[in-house]
Amino acid sequence: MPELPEVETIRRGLENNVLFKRIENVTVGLPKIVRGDLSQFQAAIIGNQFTNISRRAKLLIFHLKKSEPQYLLIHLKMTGQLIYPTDQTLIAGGHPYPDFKSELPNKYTHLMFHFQDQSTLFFNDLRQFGYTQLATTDQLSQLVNSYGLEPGTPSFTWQAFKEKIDLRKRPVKSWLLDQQEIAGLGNIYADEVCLQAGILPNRNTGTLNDSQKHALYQAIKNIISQAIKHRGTTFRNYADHEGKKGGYAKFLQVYGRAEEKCLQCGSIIQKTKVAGRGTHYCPVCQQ
DNA sequence: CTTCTTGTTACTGA
DNA sequence: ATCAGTAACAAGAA
Repeated sequence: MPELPEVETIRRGLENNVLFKRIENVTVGLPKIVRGDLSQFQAAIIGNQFTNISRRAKLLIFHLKKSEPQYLLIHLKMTGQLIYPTDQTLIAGGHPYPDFKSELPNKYTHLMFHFQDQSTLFFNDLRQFGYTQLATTDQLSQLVNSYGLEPGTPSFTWQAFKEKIDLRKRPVKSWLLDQQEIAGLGNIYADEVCLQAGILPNRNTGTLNDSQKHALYQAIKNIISQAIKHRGTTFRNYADHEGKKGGYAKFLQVYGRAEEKCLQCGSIIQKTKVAGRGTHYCPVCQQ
């Protein structure tokens, strides 16, 4: 599922490919994937251009040349993909988009942006939870401000982290997954962060000492930067803008490894439910 | 057939 | 106010 590193990988890929191309047309195959008025959406997009792509948490922000609305937001939720084929032979050769048919468009393609140079950006979503939405400058700033600390930015300091975590008393994993606390972590990286920090996911944040809090802070920084470096994790159906899988899956230490041996101590990795999510942990390395 | 998968929001109840 | 739990969304894998 696309979490921060996967969304960032897509952002970087698209940034190098779709900016400043006139959008000749947009095809909406599944209207509910467009939030708000459909004809207003089409009117705002057709003839427009993307001038920049930014990201906040797992939300992609496409900056439009014509304003207002100035922005197009895209959230991929659990199974959304944004694919911009750059090498036709990749598709002709049946490149396996994870869990999907290799043809584009396919049955999961719900939105297409057709550019002036005949290229197309495909928005696929198996489970149809993803969405796109226009936003004005005011709406965007309101949304951006509602998110928590953004790992990988200069504002993600130990001091800011400590100030936030000190205010809360709740299970660590639940806190990590809360987008208003830390922006961008999802189920996979939350488990990985807890292992690297040596903290049990169901530990209450109120029981952690400063050293343990700092271990969490450092683990978030390490894991997010490593995962971005390896272009994200493909566990099921994540694919980047070219339809390629992420390379971080082979570095996962606990997620998806229930009943297997801990890579550090050899204990059996346990699986339970924390914050309503499947949660993996090492009973020895984590306390 | 059942259960599990998960990002986010809405809702309920403690 | 804070937070836990659950349902909802939807489709597929096991």
